[in-house]
Amino acid sequence: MPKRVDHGERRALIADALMRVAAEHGLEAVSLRHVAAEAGVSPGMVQHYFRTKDEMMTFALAVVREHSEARVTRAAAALGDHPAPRTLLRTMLVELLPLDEARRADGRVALAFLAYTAVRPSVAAALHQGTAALLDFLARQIRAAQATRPIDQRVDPDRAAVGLLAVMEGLGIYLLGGHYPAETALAALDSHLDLICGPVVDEAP
Amino acid sequence: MPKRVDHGERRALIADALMRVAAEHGLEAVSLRHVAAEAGVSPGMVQHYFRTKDEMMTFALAVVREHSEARVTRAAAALGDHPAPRTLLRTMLVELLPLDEARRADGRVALAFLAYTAVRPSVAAALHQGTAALLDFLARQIRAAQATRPIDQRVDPDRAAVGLLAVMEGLGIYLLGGHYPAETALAALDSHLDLICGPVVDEAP
DNA sequence: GCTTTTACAATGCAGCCGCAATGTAAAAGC
DNA sequence: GCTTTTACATTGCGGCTGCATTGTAAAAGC
Repeated sequence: MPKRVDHGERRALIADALMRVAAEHGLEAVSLRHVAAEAGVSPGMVQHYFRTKDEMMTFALAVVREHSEARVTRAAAALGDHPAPRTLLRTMLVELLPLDEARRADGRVALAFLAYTAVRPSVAAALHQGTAALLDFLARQIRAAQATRPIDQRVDPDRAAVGLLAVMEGLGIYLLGGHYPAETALAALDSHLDLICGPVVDEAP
Repeated sequence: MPKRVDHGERRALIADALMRVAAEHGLEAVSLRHVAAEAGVSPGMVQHYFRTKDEMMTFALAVVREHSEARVTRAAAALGDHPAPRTLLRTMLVELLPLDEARRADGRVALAFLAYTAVRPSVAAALHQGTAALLDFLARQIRAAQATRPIDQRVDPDRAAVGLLAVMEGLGIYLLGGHYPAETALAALDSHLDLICGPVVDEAP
Protein backbone atom coordinates (compact mmCIF):
# COMPACT_ATOMS: atom_id res chain seq x y z
CA MET A 1 0.00 0.00 0.00
CA PRO A 2 2.78 2.52 0.51
CA LYS A 3 4.81 4.16 -2.20
CA ARG A 4 2.15 5.82 -4.36
CA VAL A 5 1.10 8.73 -2.17
CA ASP A 6 1.11 12.32 -3.28
CA HIS A 7 3.48 14.06 -0.92
CA GLY A 8 2.17 17.50 -1.67
CA GLU A 9 -1.35 16.37 -0.94
CA ARG A 10 -0.42 14.92 2.44
CA ARG A 11 1.54 17.99 3.36
CA ALA A 12 -1.43 20.14 2.42
CA LEU A 13 -3.67 17.99 4.60
CA ILE A 14 -1.35 18.47 7.55
CA ALA A 15 -0.96 22.17 6.87
CA ASP A 16 -4.73 22.54 6.85
CA ALA A 17 -4.92 20.94 10.26
CA LEU A 18 -2.16 23.24 11.44
CA MET A 19 -4.12 26.25 10.27
CA ARG A 20 -7.22 25.08 12.09
CA VAL A 21 -5.26 24.73 15.31
CA ALA A 22 -3.60 28.10 14.81
CA ALA A 23 -6.88 29.83 14.00
CA GLU A 24 -8.46 28.56 17.18
CA HIS A 25 -5.66 28.65 19.71
CA GLY A 26 -2.82 30.59 18.14
CA LEU A 27 0.49 29.48 16.70
CA GLU A 28 1.96 28.72 20.11
CA ALA A 29 -0.56 25.88 20.41
CA VAL A 30 0.80 24.32 17.25
CA SER A 31 2.75 21.18 18.13
CA LEU A 32 3.41 17.98 16.23
CA ARG A 33 0.94 16.07 18.37
CA HIS A 34 -1.79 18.71 18.28
CA VAL A 35 -1.62 19.04 14.53
CA ALA A 36 -1.56 15.27 14.11
CA ALA A 37 -4.61 14.88 16.32
CA GLU A 38 -6.45 17.63 14.45
CA ALA A 39 -5.60 15.97 11.14
CA GLY A 40 -6.67 12.60 12.52
CA VAL A 41 -3.31 10.98 11.86
CA SER A 42 -0.47 9.68 13.97
CA PRO A 43 2.30 12.02 15.15
CA GLY A 44 4.72 9.76 13.37
CA MET A 45 3.14 10.55 10.04
CA VAL A 46 3.53 14.27 10.55
CA GLN A 47 7.16 13.65 11.27
CA HIS A 48 7.40 11.58 8.14
CA TYR A 49 6.31 14.44 5.91
CA PHE A 50 8.05 17.23 7.79
CA ARG A 51 11.43 16.44 9.17
CA THR A 52 11.36 19.37 11.54
CA LYS A 53 8.67 21.60 12.97
CA ASP A 54 10.24 24.58 11.29
CA GLU A 55 9.86 22.91 7.92
CA MET A 56 6.18 22.40 8.67
CA MET A 57 5.74 26.01 9.73
CA THR A 58 7.42 27.33 6.61
CA PHE A 59 5.25 25.14 4.43
CA ALA A 60 2.09 26.27 6.24
CA LEU A 61 3.10 29.90 5.78
CA ALA A 62 3.34 29.34 2.04
CA VAL A 63 -0.09 27.69 2.07
CA VAL A 64 -1.60 30.70 3.84
CA ARG A 65 -0.19 32.97 1.20
CA GLU A 66 -1.50 30.79 -1.62
CA HIS A 67 -4.91 30.65 0.01
CA SER A 68 -5.39 34.39 0.00
CA GLU A 69 -3.89 34.67 -3.45
CA ALA A 70 -6.33 32.10 -4.76
CA ARG A 71 -9.17 33.87 -3.00
CA VAL A 72 -8.49 37.22 -4.59
CA THR A 73 -7.81 35.69 -8.01
CA ARG A 74 -11.14 33.88 -7.92
CA ALA A 75 -13.00 37.00 -6.87
CA ALA A 76 -11.38 39.00 -9.63
CA ALA A 77 -12.19 36.37 -12.21
CA ALA A 78 -15.85 36.44 -11.18
CA LEU A 79 -16.03 40.03 -12.34
CA GLY A 80 -15.69 39.06 -15.98
CA ASP A 81 -13.26 40.22 -18.56
CA HIS A 82 -13.00 43.97 -18.30
CA PRO A 83 -14.25 45.21 -14.94
CA ALA A 84 -14.01 48.88 -14.07
CA PRO A 85 -10.69 49.43 -12.27
CA ARG A 86 -12.35 50.78 -9.17
CA THR A 87 -14.73 47.82 -9.01
CA LEU A 88 -11.82 45.45 -9.36
CA LEU A 89 -9.88 47.22 -6.63
CA ARG A 90 -12.80 47.17 -4.24
CA THR A 91 -13.61 43.55 -4.93
CA MET A 92 -10.04 42.42 -4.35
CA LEU A 93 -9.57 44.34 -1.15
CA VAL A 94 -12.94 43.41 0.31
CA GLU A 95 -12.14 39.78 -0.40
CA LEU A 96 -9.06 40.09 1.81
CA LEU A 97 -10.99 41.56 4.73
CA PRO A 98 -12.09 39.19 7.52
CA LEU A 99 -15.82 39.62 6.93
CA ASP A 100 -17.07 36.09 7.48
CA GLU A 101 -15.96 33.30 9.77
CA ALA A 102 -13.87 31.57 7.09
CA ARG A 103 -11.94 34.73 6.34
CA ARG A 104 -11.70 35.55 10.04
CA ALA A 105 -10.01 32.21 10.61
CA ASP A 106 -7.63 32.83 7.73
CA GLY A 107 -6.99 36.29 9.10
CA ARG A 108 -6.11 35.03 12.55
CA VAL A 109 -3.64 32.58 11.07
CA ALA A 110 -2.15 35.25 8.82
CA LEU A 111 -1.82 37.59 11.78
CA ALA A 112 -0.14 34.89 13.83
CA PHE A 113 2.35 34.29 11.04
CA LEU A 114 2.93 38.01 10.74
CA ALA A 115 4.09 38.07 14.33
CA TYR A 116 5.98 34.83 13.77
CA THR A 117 7.96 36.17 10.83
CA ALA A 118 8.60 39.48 12.60
CA VAL A 119 11.15 37.69 14.78
CA ARG A 120 12.36 35.41 11.98
CA PRO A 121 13.33 37.81 9.21
CA SER A 122 14.79 35.09 7.02
CA VAL A 123 11.39 33.42 6.71
CA ALA A 124 9.72 36.73 5.92
CA ALA A 125 11.83 37.51 2.88
CA ALA A 126 9.71 35.28 0.66
CA LEU A 127 6.72 37.52 1.27
CA HIS A 128 8.30 40.74 0.02
CA GLN A 129 8.06 39.69 -3.59
CA GLY A 130 4.33 39.06 -3.27
CA THR A 131 3.77 42.44 -1.69
CA ALA A 132 5.74 44.17 -4.43
CA ALA A 133 3.73 42.44 -7.14
CA LEU A 134 0.46 43.31 -5.44
CA LEU A 135 1.50 46.95 -5.03
CA ASP A 136 2.40 47.07 -8.68
CA PHE A 137 -0.97 45.70 -9.69
CA LEU A 138 -2.83 48.10 -7.39
CA ALA A 139 -0.89 51.06 -8.78
CA ARG A 140 -1.78 50.08 -12.33
CA GLN A 141 -5.49 49.85 -11.51
CA ILE A 142 -5.38 53.16 -9.68
CA ARG A 143 -3.79 54.77 -12.71
CA ALA A 144 -6.54 53.38 -14.91
CA ALA A 145 -9.25 54.50 -12.51
CA GLN A 146 -7.83 58.00 -12.46
CA ALA A 147 -7.98 58.35 -16.23
CA THR A 148 -11.30 60.21 -16.11
CA ARG A 149 -10.19 62.69 -13.45
CA PRO A 150 -8.81 66.17 -14.03
CA ILE A 151 -5.04 65.99 -13.95
CA ASP A 152 -4.68 68.22 -10.89
CA GLN A 153 -6.87 65.89 -8.85
CA ARG A 154 -4.77 62.81 -9.46
CA VAL A 155 -2.71 61.33 -6.69
CA ASP A 156 0.59 59.58 -7.30
CA PRO A 157 -0.56 56.01 -8.03
CA ASP A 158 2.44 54.35 -6.43
CA ARG A 159 1.99 56.16 -3.17
CA ALA A 160 -1.74 55.61 -3.32
CA ALA A 161 -1.17 51.89 -3.81
CA VAL A 162 0.99 51.70 -0.70
CA GLY A 163 -1.64 53.61 1.23
CA LEU A 164 -4.49 51.52 -0.08
CA LEU A 165 -2.83 48.23 0.80
CA ALA A 166 -2.00 49.59 4.23
CA VAL A 167 -5.60 50.67 4.76
CA MET A 168 -6.80 47.18 3.90
CA GLU A 169 -4.30 45.58 6.26
CA GLY A 170 -5.13 47.97 9.07
CA LEU A 171 -8.87 47.62 8.66
CA GLY A 172 -8.45 43.86 8.68
CA ILE A 173 -6.56 43.95 11.93
CA TYR A 174 -9.03 46.21 13.68
CA LEU A 175 -11.87 44.04 12.39
CA LEU A 176 -10.16 40.92 13.72
CA GLY A 177 -9.79 42.63 17.07
CA GLY A 178 -13.46 43.51 16.95
CA HIS A 179 -12.75 47.19 17.43
CA TYR A 180 -15.55 48.23 15.12
CA PRO A 181 -18.19 46.55 12.98
CA ALA A 182 -17.77 45.55 9.36
CA GLU A 183 -19.84 48.46 8.04
CA THR A 184 -17.45 50.95 9.61
CA ALA A 185 -14.51 49.33 7.86
CA LEU A 186 -16.31 49.11 4.54
CA ALA A 187 -17.41 52.73 4.75
CA ALA A 188 -13.83 53.81 5.44
CA LEU A 189 -12.56 51.72 2.54
CA ASP A 190 -15.10 53.21 0.15
CA SER A 191 -14.30 56.70 1.34
CA HIS A 192 -10.67 56.02 0.70
CA LEU A 193 -11.38 54.71 -2.78
CA ASP A 194 -13.42 57.86 -3.42
CA LEU A 195 -10.39 59.94 -2.54
CA ILE A 196 -8.10 58.00 -4.82
CA CYS A 197 -10.29 57.19 -7.80
CA GLY A 198 -12.99 59.78 -7.55
CA PRO A 199 -16.58 58.95 -6.61
CA VAL A 200 -18.34 56.07 -8.33
CA VAL A 201 -19.80 56.90 -11.70
CA ASP A 202 -22.70 55.13 -13.28
CA GLU A 203 -21.37 53.31 -16.28
CA ALA A 204 -24.62 52.72 -18.15
CA PRO A 205 -24.41 53.98 -21.77
CA MET B 1 14.75 44.18 54.35
CA PRO B 2 11.44 43.04 52.89
CA LYS B 3 8.09 44.74 53.30
CA ARG B 4 8.78 48.18 51.81
CA VAL B 5 8.87 47.41 48.10
CA ASP B 6 6.77 49.10 45.47
CA HIS B 7 4.80 46.31 43.88
CA GLY B 8 3.95 48.28 40.78
CA GLU B 9 7.61 49.08 40.27
CA ARG B 10 8.67 45.44 40.47
CA ARG B 11 5.91 44.38 38.15
CA ALA B 12 6.98 47.04 35.67
CA LEU B 13 10.55 45.77 35.91
CA ILE B 14 9.41 42.26 35.12
CA ALA B 15 7.12 43.44 32.35
CA ASP B 16 10.02 45.31 30.78
CA ALA B 17 12.07 42.14 30.74
CA LEU B 18 9.13 40.30 29.23
CA MET B 19 8.92 42.86 26.46
CA ARG B 20 12.61 42.53 25.72
CA VAL B 21 12.24 38.77 25.41
CA ALA B 22 9.13 39.12 23.27
CA ALA B 23 10.73 41.73 21.01
CA GLU B 24 13.68 39.49 20.33
CA HIS B 25 12.19 35.99 20.20
CA GLY B 26 8.43 36.43 20.10
CA LEU B 27 5.77 35.85 22.72
CA GLU B 28 6.09 32.09 22.51
CA ALA B 29 9.58 32.42 23.99
CA VAL B 30 8.14 34.16 27.03
CA SER B 31 8.32 31.85 30.02
CA LEU B 32 8.68 32.46 33.73
CA ARG B 33 12.30 31.39 33.67
CA HIS B 34 13.25 33.33 30.54
CA VAL B 35 11.70 36.52 31.80
CA ALA B 36 13.29 36.07 35.22
CA ALA B 37 16.71 35.53 33.64
CA GLU B 38 16.28 38.57 31.41
CA ALA B 39 15.27 40.66 34.40
CA GLY B 40 18.20 39.27 36.39
CA VAL B 41 16.01 37.90 39.17
CA SER B 42 15.00 34.48 40.35
CA PRO B 43 12.04 32.68 38.83
CA GLY B 44 10.53 32.59 42.29
CA MET B 45 10.37 36.36 42.41
CA VAL B 46 8.44 36.50 39.17
CA GLN B 47 6.02 34.05 40.65
CA HIS B 48 5.77 36.17 43.73
CA TYR B 49 4.55 39.19 41.79
CA PHE B 50 2.44 37.35 39.26
CA ARG B 51 0.51 34.41 40.53
CA THR B 52 -0.02 33.03 37.06
CA LYS B 53 1.59 33.53 33.69
CA ASP B 54 -1.66 34.85 32.32
CA GLU B 55 -1.69 37.57 34.94
CA MET B 56 1.80 38.56 33.86
CA MET B 57 0.81 38.63 30.19
CA THR B 58 -2.23 40.77 30.85
CA PHE B 59 -0.16 43.21 32.85
CA ALA B 60 2.48 43.39 30.13
CA LEU B 61 -0.20 44.05 27.55
CA ALA B 62 -1.39 47.03 29.56
CA VAL B 63 2.20 48.28 29.80
CA VAL B 64 2.59 48.10 26.04
CA ARG B 65 -0.53 50.19 25.60
CA GLU B 66 0.64 52.75 28.13
CA HIS B 67 4.04 52.93 26.46
CA SER B 68 2.65 53.95 23.10
CA GLU B 69 0.13 56.25 24.72
CA ALA B 70 2.91 58.00 26.62
CA ARG B 71 4.98 58.21 23.47
CA VAL B 72 2.32 59.94 21.43
CA THR B 73 1.35 62.24 24.31
CA ARG B 74 4.95 63.35 24.72
CA ALA B 75 5.36 63.96 21.01
CA ALA B 76 2.17 65.99 20.90
CA ALA B 77 3.19 68.06 23.91
CA ALA B 78 6.49 68.89 22.21
CA LEU B 79 4.57 70.73 19.51
CA GLY B 80 3.54 73.49 21.88
CA ASP B 81 0.13 74.82 22.70
CA HIS B 82 -1.75 75.22 19.45
CA PRO B 83 -0.19 73.21 16.67
CA ALA B 84 -1.83 73.08 13.27
CA PRO B 85 -4.19 70.09 13.21
CA ARG B 86 -2.44 68.50 10.28
CA THR B 87 0.96 68.86 11.96
CA LEU B 88 -0.44 67.31 15.11
CA LEU B 89 -1.93 64.41 13.18
CA ARG B 90 1.26 63.73 11.31
CA THR B 91 3.41 63.94 14.42
CA MET B 92 1.23 61.56 16.36
CA LEU B 93 0.99 58.98 13.61
CA VAL B 94 4.67 59.11 12.71
CA GLU B 95 5.50 58.59 16.38
CA LEU B 96 3.58 55.33 16.28
CA LEU B 97 5.43 54.01 13.23
CA PRO B 98 8.37 51.67 13.81
CA LEU B 99 11.02 54.00 12.41
CA ASP B 100 13.90 53.39 14.82
CA GLU B 101 15.06 50.33 16.68
CA ALA B 102 13.26 51.29 19.92
CA ARG B 103 9.95 51.67 18.14
CA ARG B 104 10.62 48.57 16.06
CA ALA B 105 11.01 46.60 19.28
CA ASP B 106 7.80 48.07 20.66
CA GLY B 107 6.11 47.32 17.37
CA ARG B 108 7.15 43.69 17.39
CA VAL B 109 5.79 43.28 20.90
CA ALA B 110 2.56 45.05 20.00
CA LEU B 111 2.17 42.84 16.95
CA ALA B 112 2.78 39.74 19.03
CA PHE B 113 0.10 40.82 21.46
CA LEU B 114 -2.24 41.56 18.59
CA ALA B 115 -2.00 37.94 17.52
CA TYR B 116 -2.20 36.87 21.16
CA THR B 117 -5.44 38.73 21.82
CA ALA B 118 -6.91 37.57 18.51
CA VAL B 119 -7.41 34.13 20.04
CA ARG B 120 -8.25 35.48 23.50
CA PRO B 121 -11.11 37.90 22.84
CA SER B 122 -11.76 38.55 26.52
CA VAL B 123 -8.32 40.07 26.94
CA ALA B 124 -8.79 42.22 23.85
CA ALA B 125 -11.90 43.99 25.07
CA ALA B 126 -9.86 46.44 27.13
CA LEU B 127 -8.28 47.81 23.98
CA HIS B 128 -11.50 48.79 22.22
CA GLN B 129 -12.02 51.78 24.46
CA GLY B 130 -8.58 53.13 23.64
CA THR B 131 -9.18 52.75 19.93
CA ALA B 132 -12.52 54.52 20.16
CA ALA B 133 -10.97 57.44 22.04
CA LEU B 134 -8.14 57.71 19.54
CA LEU B 135 -10.56 57.63 16.60
CA ASP B 136 -12.57 60.37 18.22
CA PHE B 137 -9.52 62.53 18.66
CA LEU B 138 -8.36 61.93 15.09
CA ALA B 139 -11.80 62.82 13.74
CA ARG B 140 -11.81 66.08 15.66
CA GLN B 141 -8.39 67.05 14.31
CA ILE B 142 -9.42 66.13 10.79
CA ARG B 143 -12.49 68.31 11.11
CA ALA B 144 -10.34 71.21 12.24
CA ALA B 145 -7.84 70.66 9.44
CA GLN B 146 -10.62 70.67 6.88
CA ALA B 147 -11.94 74.04 8.00
CA THR B 148 -10.06 75.89 5.26
CA ARG B 149 -11.24 73.61 2.46
CA PRO B 150 -14.19 74.16 0.16
CA ILE B 151 -17.16 72.29 1.54
CA ASP B 152 -17.49 69.94 -1.43
CA GLN B 153 -13.94 68.74 -0.98
CA ARG B 154 -14.40 67.66 2.62
CA VAL B 155 -14.45 64.00 3.50
CA ASP B 156 -16.53 62.61 6.33
CA PRO B 157 -14.16 63.03 9.29
CA ASP B 158 -15.29 59.93 11.11
CA ARG B 159 -14.70 57.70 8.13
CA ALA B 160 -11.44 59.48 7.42
CA ALA B 161 -10.30 58.86 11.00
CA VAL B 162 -10.94 55.13 10.67
CA GLY B 163 -9.05 55.10 7.39
CA LEU B 164 -6.18 57.15 8.75
CA LEU B 165 -5.69 54.94 11.78
CA ALA B 166 -5.87 51.87 9.55
CA VAL B 167 -3.25 53.34 7.22
CA MET B 168 -0.93 53.92 10.13
CA GLU B 169 -1.42 50.39 11.44
CA GLY B 170 -0.93 48.86 8.02
CA LEU B 171 2.15 50.90 7.21
CA GLY B 172 3.59 49.91 10.57
CA ILE B 173 3.09 46.25 9.86
CA TYR B 174 4.62 46.38 6.41
CA LEU B 175 7.53 48.36 7.82
CA LEU B 176 8.05 45.76 10.54
CA GLY B 177 8.07 43.08 7.89
CA GLY B 178 10.62 45.09 5.96
CA HIS B 179 8.44 45.10 2.85
CA TYR B 180 9.48 48.61 1.94
CA PRO B 181 11.72 51.35 3.33
CA ALA B 182 10.64 54.07 5.73
CA GLU B 183 10.51 56.76 3.06
CA THR B 184 7.91 54.82 1.12
CA ALA B 185 5.68 54.59 4.16
CA LEU B 186 6.16 58.26 5.05
CA ALA B 187 5.41 59.34 1.49
CA ALA B 188 2.23 57.28 1.50
CA LEU B 189 1.21 58.73 4.84
CA ASP B 190 1.77 62.29 3.64
CA SER B 191 -0.12 61.61 0.44
CA HIS B 192 -2.98 60.31 2.50
CA LEU B 193 -2.95 63.36 4.74
CA ASP B 194 -2.99 65.51 1.62
CA LEU B 195 -6.14 63.78 0.50
CA ILE B 196 -7.86 64.25 3.81
CA CYS B 197 -6.69 67.66 4.94
CA GLY B 198 -5.63 69.25 1.70
CA PRO B 199 -1.99 69.97 0.83
CA VAL B 200 0.22 71.66 3.39
CA VAL B 201 -0.11 75.41 3.57
CA ASP B 202 2.63 77.71 4.69
CA GLU B 203 1.46 79.28 7.90
CA ALA B 204 3.86 82.22 8.07
CA PRO B 205 1.95 85.51 8.49
C1' DG C 1 10.89 -14.36 -5.50
C1' DC C 2 13.87 -11.59 -3.41
C1' DT C 3 15.68 -7.15 -2.20
C1' DT C 4 15.01 -2.47 -1.65
C1' DT C 5 12.42 1.38 -0.86
C1' DT C 6 8.56 3.77 0.97
C1' DA C 7 5.01 4.81 4.42
C1' DC C 8 3.94 4.90 8.30
C1' DA C 9 3.36 3.63 13.87
C1' DA C 10 5.27 3.30 18.39
C1' DT C 11 8.46 4.20 21.88
C1' DG C 12 11.74 6.70 24.36
C1' DC C 13 14.36 10.58 25.94
C1' DA C 14 16.26 14.89 27.41
C1' DG C 15 14.66 19.39 28.13
C1' DC C 16 11.51 22.85 29.14
C1' DC C 17 7.07 24.26 30.84
C1' DG C 18 3.70 26.31 34.59
C1' DC C 19 2.94 25.94 39.11
C1' DA C 20 2.63 24.26 43.99
C1' DA C 21 5.07 23.60 48.12
C1' DT C 22 8.50 24.65 51.27
C1' DG C 23 12.21 27.15 53.38
C1' DT C 24 14.40 31.34 55.11
C1' DA C 25 15.46 35.80 56.45
C1' DA C 26 14.23 40.36 57.51
C1' DA C 27 11.19 44.14 58.57
C1' DA C 28 6.54 45.54 60.84
C1' DG C 29 3.38 45.48 64.52
C1' DC C 30 2.43 44.95 69.21
C1' DG D 1 11.13 40.54 72.47
C1' DC D 2 8.02 38.02 70.27
C1' DT D 3 4.77 37.10 66.60
C1' DT D 4 3.26 37.99 62.18
C1' DT D 5 3.77 39.36 57.71
C1' DT D 6 6.32 40.19 53.60
C1' DA D 7 9.81 39.10 50.14
C1' DC D 8 11.88 36.32 48.15
C1' DA D 9 14.90 31.52 46.81
C1' DT D 10 14.81 26.65 46.09
C1' DT D 11 13.08 22.37 44.90
C1' DG D 12 10.16 19.18 42.85
C1' DC D 13 6.47 17.30 40.09
C1' DG D 14 3.51 16.04 36.22
C1' DG D 15 2.94 17.17 31.66
C1' DC D 16 4.19 18.53 27.29
C1' DT D 17 7.70 19.58 23.79
C1' DG D 18 10.65 18.39 19.47
C1' DC D 19 13.03 14.83 17.79
C1' DA D 20 15.82 10.45 17.18
C1' DT D 21 15.24 5.62 17.02
C1' DT D 22 13.22 1.42 15.94
C1' DG D 23 9.80 -1.65 14.10
C1' DT D 24 6.69 -3.27 10.54
C1' DA D 25 4.18 -4.02 6.54
C1' DA D 26 3.36 -3.32 1.82
C1' DA D 27 4.43 -1.93 -2.84
C1' DA D 28 8.32 -1.32 -6.51
C1' DG D 29 12.19 -2.87 -8.95
C1' DC D 30 14.84 -6.47 -10.66
